[in-house]
Amino acid sequence: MQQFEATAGEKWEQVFEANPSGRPKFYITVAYPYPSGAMHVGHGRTYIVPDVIARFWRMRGFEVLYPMAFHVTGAPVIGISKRIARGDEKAIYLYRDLYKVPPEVLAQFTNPLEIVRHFSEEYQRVMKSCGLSIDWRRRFTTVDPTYSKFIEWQWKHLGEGNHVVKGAHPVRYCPQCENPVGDHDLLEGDKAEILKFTLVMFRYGDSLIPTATLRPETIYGVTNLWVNPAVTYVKVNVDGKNWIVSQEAADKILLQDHTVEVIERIPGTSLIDQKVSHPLCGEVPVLPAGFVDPDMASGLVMSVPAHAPFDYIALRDLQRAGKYTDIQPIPLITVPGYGKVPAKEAVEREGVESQMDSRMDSLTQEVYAAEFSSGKLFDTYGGKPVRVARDDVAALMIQQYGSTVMYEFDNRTVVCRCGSRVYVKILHDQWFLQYSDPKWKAQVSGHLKDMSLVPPEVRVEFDRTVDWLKDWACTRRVGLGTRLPWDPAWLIEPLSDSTIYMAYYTIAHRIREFAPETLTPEVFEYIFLGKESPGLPEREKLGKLREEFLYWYPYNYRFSAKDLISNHLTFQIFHHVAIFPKQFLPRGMVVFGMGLLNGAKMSSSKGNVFLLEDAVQEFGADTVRMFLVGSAEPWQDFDWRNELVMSTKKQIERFWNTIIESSQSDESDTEIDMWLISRLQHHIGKTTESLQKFQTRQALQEAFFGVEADLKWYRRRISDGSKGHSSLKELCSVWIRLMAPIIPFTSEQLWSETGEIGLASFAAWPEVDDARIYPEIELAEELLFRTVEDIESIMKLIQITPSSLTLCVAPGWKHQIFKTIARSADRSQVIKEIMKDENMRAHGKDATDAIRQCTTLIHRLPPQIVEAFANGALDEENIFNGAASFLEKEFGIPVKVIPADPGIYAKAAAALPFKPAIIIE
RNA sequence: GCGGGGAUAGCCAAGCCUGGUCAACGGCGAUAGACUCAAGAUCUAUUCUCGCAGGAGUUCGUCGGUUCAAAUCCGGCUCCCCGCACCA
Repeated sequence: MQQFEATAGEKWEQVFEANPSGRPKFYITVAYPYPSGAMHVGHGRTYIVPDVIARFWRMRGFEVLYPMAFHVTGAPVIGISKRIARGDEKAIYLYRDLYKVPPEVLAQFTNPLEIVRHFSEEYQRVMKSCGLSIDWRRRFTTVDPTYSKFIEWQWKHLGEGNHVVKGAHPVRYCPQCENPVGDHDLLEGDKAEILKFTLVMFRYGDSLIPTATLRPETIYGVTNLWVNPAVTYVKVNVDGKNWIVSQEAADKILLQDHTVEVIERIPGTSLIDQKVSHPLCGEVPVLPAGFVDPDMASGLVMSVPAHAPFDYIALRDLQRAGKYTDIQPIPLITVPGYGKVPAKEAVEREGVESQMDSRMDSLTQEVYAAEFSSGKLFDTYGGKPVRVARDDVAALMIQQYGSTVMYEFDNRTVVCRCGSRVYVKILHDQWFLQYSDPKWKAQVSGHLKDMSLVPPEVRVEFDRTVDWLKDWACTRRVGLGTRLPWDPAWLIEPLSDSTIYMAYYTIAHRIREFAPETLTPEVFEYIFLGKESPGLPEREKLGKLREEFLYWYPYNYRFSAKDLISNHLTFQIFHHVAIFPKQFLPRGMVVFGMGLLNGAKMSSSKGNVFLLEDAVQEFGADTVRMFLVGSAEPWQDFDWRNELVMSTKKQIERFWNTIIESSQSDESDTEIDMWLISRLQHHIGKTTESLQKFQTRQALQEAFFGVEADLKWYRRRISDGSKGHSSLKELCSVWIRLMAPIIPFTSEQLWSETGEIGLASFAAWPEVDDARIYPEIELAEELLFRTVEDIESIMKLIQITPSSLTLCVAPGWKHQIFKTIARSADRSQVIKEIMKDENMRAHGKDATDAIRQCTTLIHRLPPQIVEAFANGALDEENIFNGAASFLEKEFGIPVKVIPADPGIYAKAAAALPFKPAIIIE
């Protein structure tokens, strides 16, 4: 069956190119890929689900735009190419063995642009093989010169709107490479966080001793400083003042905005027992402690034994040796669940005896966390919660007491690929997108309210992200990208150059006709904002671009995986509101779940991936599509399992065979055909409704399994030897179209096989024909179906060989009771109501029994059936007589239908409406 | 820590918003039968327990509550997953 996928591919060449027309438009976009590796089936779903939606709306008569481009800005490919050049085994394995890059191509990967070039070609090829209905004329990459011009315009606009501001920014930095290092460039320590220490300045003679702390608010509880007697410290001149720090610290400070000059070496021992002072805690002594790490921040710490387990235990050790017995912990924070001195309590509870105990770190974590989340300073120190006081005190120290900030990793083993130690460096003149701006945030929140978000649950996540976003460092020194127009030393960071490119798609194919150097900001001001200015190049041609933009924008839906909510998806709303007027702002977003492979998370780095191309090769594109779209709703995580994919393949084969067989039927229709057509209307309605709500799984259930189940019953009902009636032809035509968005290759082929004109991809989507919904026929068929099920279950239980079947249908008065109950709103009153009727009273106990049984039955039947029953007439005897030959064929015994008469069969008394008494002899 | 999402039969998974269509859709796996020399594919049946008349009992993480009625609503508890950024 895969051979015709190539045929369909040819038919589709260029047909999905979308142009402004008189029809209504539907514009969807997907986050474009960063082509640094091969596509796996997880990527496949990201692009296939939107394709199903695109095909659906196209068939509904909309002009649908589904474009694609490639994001190649950023640093990862540079790291990859370096690693490949160096012969890094892991990288080579990934590209040569997992992604199956041919050796001659791999050899060129030493050039990063070759990597993205190779994989973007591969992406396009694989996307085509999946049948994605993309307008490929609009394809671009983010390093195209025209795209750079577009970015320059965008940033000029943002700059003028005061959305971009300058600041300093700490980064991981390799002194040997003289560059900031990203995650991809690290040998170890990729999870290390940059912590912000406050240096608390203690005065010591003519010098300052900066002690590093994450908890400046505890200054009020300082009893002493700790110095490691085994370490030799240095006296250095920092920005004109003398500091005493470790040698390691001196090196680090140098990278953090300070001038540093070493004056002399000072052995740790010479500091012991000296007095130092700070205005907020007075004079305190310097004590020795082995746990003080010269390679952590400044290399010296202040001691708050009441609240820091390390400090407490070090002091206790000294005091046990009889020293410094006059020093007492000074508590300053109350924490629920702890007494006066939390550090002491924690240490004693765990029975920790030594500062080298392995439990000390977790103990410290615990006390810190408790105090931060629920601690409060004593009233004498202001009474504020710790989380507030921390920032307040830090600010106070910086303003009044000469404190400064020092950045340091939380763990010390951060190593660059080059083998050199990585430090924290403060980058100057860093540019930030000011997402913290409350006015900007308010605009974004305001617009979010008007957006359609699918599934609705993600709305809270968006709201929270908008609330929480801080300024974003939006420029980089290294990588591929566009230079910042007013400060060309900087490159625009990759997430920041991908916020409004959906607007660029509208003109991508036409703007290529312009020389990049003619694309001034004024040109884009005109295209996107309609602002005329003198000297626009080729004004007439530009008008066409403006028309495209006006026709397509805003986009209707953007699709993306859910991990982009906290950055890209929210950023793009920020940028849209900053640049475009209200009528061009995004309309909606659909957020996707992640992919699993045999129950485990898909991950290229772990090798746990299934390449999309291999999947298409092995199973066929339609199978892959149907599986990815049908195994879970888009926003749910899906699990790729080969055995399930295999059964999907069989389903498609079944579909194919059914259509081919059925389209030959041409006997004239009977009542069962009316049933089939009537049922079909429901499937059309539900499939349409589901696809409108992006519920691809639900849509498939209706369009495929729903129709298939009906067909199964239909075949059972028609007489032996018949291939079916002419209604099947109609059903086939509808069925092919219902399935076309999901399995377009198969549908396209079947469409021409069955003699239909044109392409299935552009055929009209089936509409529900209300006039052909026949509730009575459906109800009658339902009655028959349920009765057959009952008969089967009885046959299974009884042991006799049946010789005849008798159906006893319930008398009219029971129908009357059933209807009365079904229609009544208050079912507790219904007994009285019915028994008012003299005719009913005449049945005595039978009537009350019937009422009880009918009530139970009504609760057990689907509400639609009860309603249909209540509102229509149902001649059960007639229905069963009509189906008698069917029943005889099914069970192979004579069938008789009679009114229920307990005089003949005792069981007949049990006959209820919709549930005839069944007598098997 | 903060925020979000979950827990359903051997496995995957629907249902939950809008309580009775629920012993609980669908699929995988398993078992039996038909077809076949055979295997595979396909089709049929069974797959919580009991039952020789369409039934009954016990189930939807756990404990409790509301209701004539709870997988579904409310509260407590236990456990699991994801995000917390300077980057695709």
